[in-house]
Amino acid sequence: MTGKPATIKEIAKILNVSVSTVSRALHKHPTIGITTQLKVQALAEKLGYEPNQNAISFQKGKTYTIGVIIPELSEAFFSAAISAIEDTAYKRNYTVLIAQSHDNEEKEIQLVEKMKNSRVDGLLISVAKTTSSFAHFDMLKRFNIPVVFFDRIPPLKNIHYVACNMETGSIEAVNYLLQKGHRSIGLINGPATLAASGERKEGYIKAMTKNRLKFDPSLIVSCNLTEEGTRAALDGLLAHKRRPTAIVTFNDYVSLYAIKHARNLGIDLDKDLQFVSYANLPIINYMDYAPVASVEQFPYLQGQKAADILLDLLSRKEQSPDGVQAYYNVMVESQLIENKTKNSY
Amino acid sequence: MTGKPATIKEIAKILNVSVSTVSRALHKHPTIGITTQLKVQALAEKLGYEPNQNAISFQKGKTYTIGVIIPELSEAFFSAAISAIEDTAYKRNYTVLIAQSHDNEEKEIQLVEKMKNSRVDGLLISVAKTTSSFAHFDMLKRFNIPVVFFDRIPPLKNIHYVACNMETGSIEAVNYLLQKGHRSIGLINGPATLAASGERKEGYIKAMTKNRLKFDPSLIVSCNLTEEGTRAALDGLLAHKRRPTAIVTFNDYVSLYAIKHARNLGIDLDKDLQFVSYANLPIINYMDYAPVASVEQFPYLQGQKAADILLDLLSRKEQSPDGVQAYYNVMVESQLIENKTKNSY
DNA sequence: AAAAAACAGGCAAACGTTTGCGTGAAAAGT
DNA sequence: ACTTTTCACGCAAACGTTTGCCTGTTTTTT
Repeated sequence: MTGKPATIKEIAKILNVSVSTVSRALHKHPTIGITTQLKVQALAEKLGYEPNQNAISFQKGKTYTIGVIIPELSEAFFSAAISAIEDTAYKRNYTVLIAQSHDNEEKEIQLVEKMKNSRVDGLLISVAKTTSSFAHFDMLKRFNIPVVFFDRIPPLKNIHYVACNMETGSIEAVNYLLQKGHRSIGLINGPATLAASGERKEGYIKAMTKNRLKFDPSLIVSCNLTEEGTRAALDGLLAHKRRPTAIVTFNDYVSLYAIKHARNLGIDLDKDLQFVSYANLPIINYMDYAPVASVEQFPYLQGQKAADILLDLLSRKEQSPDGVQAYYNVMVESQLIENKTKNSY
Repeated sequence: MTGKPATIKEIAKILNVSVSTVSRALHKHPTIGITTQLKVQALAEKLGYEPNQNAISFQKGKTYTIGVIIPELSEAFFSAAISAIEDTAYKRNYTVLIAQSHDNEEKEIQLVEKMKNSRVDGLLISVAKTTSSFAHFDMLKRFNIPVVFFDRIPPLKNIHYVACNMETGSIEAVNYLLQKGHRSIGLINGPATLAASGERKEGYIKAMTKNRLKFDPSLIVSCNLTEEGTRAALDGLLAHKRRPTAIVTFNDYVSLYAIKHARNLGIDLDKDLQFVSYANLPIINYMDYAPVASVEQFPYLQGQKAADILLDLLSRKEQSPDGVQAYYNVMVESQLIENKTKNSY
């Protein structure tokens, strides 16, 4: 009841037993007599004793903490992922240390270092866009700290990761539009430097060729994901000789920008131009003019799987501290979700 | 380069000096000769020595970690707040341990306990909706762990908190509508059990009476924040003898539900009915029919201030470990933001 | 040249807990 | 009644670091 937490030592002193006895009694170690066990437990209860997790971590060299480094906490995708990570960590009695890199490589490196020094048991990382060197990850490997990458995966081999397979969703997206009768389908993609752009493009091409359609590269335009950039991209497509009647966009926001612009141009979004995009943000369910469908990437699921893998790795490590046997490479399939809620309840 | 991190001991052994010398050398303690300092630092560098933060925490009884407990990580408001918290903690060299209560009191209690046991230096909490007992916070006080509450504040005195003053925003909201010529203004509020509902109602009433308008309690209806609830609430208001031409809603989502319903009823949202709401979610900037304005609560700012206060408390504590002098009660003023982006760039 | 001060560094305890090993005493076996 | 087990517990080291105090050497002071 004072100011300082009770310790095992105090209990030992009061009960005139050794600290080891107290420790074992609290762990219900069979070698401690039942009477002493009860005495110890009773006193511990009375004093409000709670083990100093910090001391235990230090002693065991294990913190029961996993670190999470992501680009941006406030992005819907990541906050959903983190929510999942925290949930699954909690279930397995782990705590979560978070930090955001703000897509800055240098900060990411610092954070990895810091996490290593605070002795997290393992790490979950979605790497920064700009990250181009990967020595900081090697270091973790050297110190035998398991890492699971998610969503943004560095181009390394022998790593664990869970990512989303954009191809399925992309193909679904294009197929969906083809089924609806569209024959000229544009793609407003993101910057070519982003891996995500590559995936979208590949899916698009694959879907076109699979359907034995002539694939026209000039129907693919890049944009910098800003509103102005989107407008320019859309203008480009609209001026195309085979003016597209449907457009796939890099993400929901691009679709929204494009839609706004299209409406200002007087285009009928029910008949003349339809959009399909990526992310499936809740927002599009509230809008009158929105992409007709969007590719869901299941951030919660991804976070969950990544955390599961990491925790699995950690428990394996406890049992056999030798090296890794195999690498987890999990792909969660993206999926096209139709935007049903247009003006209906 | 091996598997285990280098320690101060190893450096000491190699250099044939004592560990204390190494420790002091690395801290550039003046009592260590410059030559040894350099020797030590050089070797430390070479071995890739990094202090074991865990051991330091244990030794010092200080973890340089703050805990954050919030209801739901994936809610935009909270993820923005956490982002701010992490940013300011990072700047002051603190790390952040997070956990979500999912608005469950029991879990919240467990989390507080867990955070205490892992010896976080301080805690930032937004309490769960259901929390009705506050013994777990008292415990923190007994153990001299500073707590700063934010956004959701428990009804206790002698606590630190930062919250958002809804009144200013509410008054602004109503005034805004009055200025636009509306004379019958409805309020679709949240459940009466929520403190947030009370604040909105008070602001509404205050604004009405300040403008010498007869305040009609029947223009205030509650809803459970679901889409159906919102429809019912709106129907109620529309059937009112003094049918409102403007409505203030509990949050943006309620506005969106109401707007959707109103449009299905064929109401002209430019002329006959206008909405103002709370939250100012980015989403409303993308919509064709959206609240004309929304009360911003500045989650990032709130998180930032809360973290600042906590870190301040912690540094004070280092200097004078005696009790608290004063309690921080910070109110950030909410502010009505007009929704400008309707179909314009 | 003797005394005092400044310098450089070592010793050891402390933080709280876990755990391998050792050891008396009681119980069981013969 | 004597040896062997079993039982119940204590001892002490270890985890890595910090820090108050002590000690030996050098420099300064007078």
